[in-house]
Amino acid sequence: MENIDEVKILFRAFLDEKGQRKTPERFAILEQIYDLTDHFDVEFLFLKMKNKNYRVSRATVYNTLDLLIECGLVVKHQFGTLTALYEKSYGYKQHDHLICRKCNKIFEFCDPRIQQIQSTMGKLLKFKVEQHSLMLYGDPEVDIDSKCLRCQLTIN
Amino acid sequence: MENIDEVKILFRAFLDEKGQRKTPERFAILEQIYDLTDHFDVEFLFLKMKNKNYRVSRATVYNTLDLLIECGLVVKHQFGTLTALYEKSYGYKQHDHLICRKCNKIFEFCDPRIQQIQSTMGKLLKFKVEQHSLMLYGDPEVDIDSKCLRCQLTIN
DNA sequence: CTCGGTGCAAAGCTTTTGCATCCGC
DNA sequence: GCGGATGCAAAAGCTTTGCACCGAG
Repeated sequence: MENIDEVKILFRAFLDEKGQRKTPERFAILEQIYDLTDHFDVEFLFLKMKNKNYRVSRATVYNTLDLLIECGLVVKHQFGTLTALYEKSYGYKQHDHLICRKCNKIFEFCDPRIQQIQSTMGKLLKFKVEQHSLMLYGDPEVDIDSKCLRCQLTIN
Repeated sequence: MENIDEVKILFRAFLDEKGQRKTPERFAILEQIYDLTDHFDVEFLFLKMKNKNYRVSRATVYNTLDLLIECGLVVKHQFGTLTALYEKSYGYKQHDHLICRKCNKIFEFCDPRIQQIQSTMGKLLKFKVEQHSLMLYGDPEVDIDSKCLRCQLTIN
């Protein structure tokens, strides 16, 4: 992660502004999140840090994630499963997700029309819309042997 | 609910086709869901039925909801909270949701551009997209006394 | 030194599962 | 009557909370 320092500076500024302490745990969590490239859940992050011999608790992970979400460095997703997934968001252009109903893989995409919908509906309903979440769910196209073109799994 | 009979016929046909039993509990749950006009969670539905002296268990509610979702009579939402919310979907045009970040009220809207995004991205990523979920999150416009124009709550 | 933040474990909530009983077919 | 569906309660899984201790300011 080349811009990890930039991200830490932003987090530091946010904590300052909120009168929150700048603890080593918070920066360690931020660092480990920005080391990941994919979506992750709390348990995954917690274990990743345990394995690296960080001394952190789940409680602190949850607490820090809330802070990171509040300052926009992380986004939280509920992809229809029980467990929430998180994702770093600095330096990443806003994107949405397509979820495969066969293998649950997640694909990312962008479409500028979402911004238009957002602004149209904001005006109509009298809201300042500042965030959105669009998920598409679908079945993959398959080849003649019923194998998914993307993950090679054979579909029923 | 004027079209409850229609809905029951659809459910019956679906159960037939799947070789599933047509138990009174399943139809009672369907009936109670279609009696509701708003989003609801499992506990709310379960208690509503308990209060009306139906003899149902949470397990059956969950099981039946899965069936109703599968046949398209109910949709499930995860609005970023722990608890899933459900909603009847027959005779309702497909719509999406705007969630107020101040009071958590949910507003519904439609925008045909979502269908276009769905079909564009389906083609691009080689998926048959058959479902989507779009949520907009925002703050309400307020009057000069900082009172929300919609729910009259005073916003910090 | 103070008091907010942390680790740990227990509690809380939603959802799932196991099992004996029931009843649709 | 058979086997799937149900009710109940216990278990499982994710998240939050309580409390004593620690360490940032």
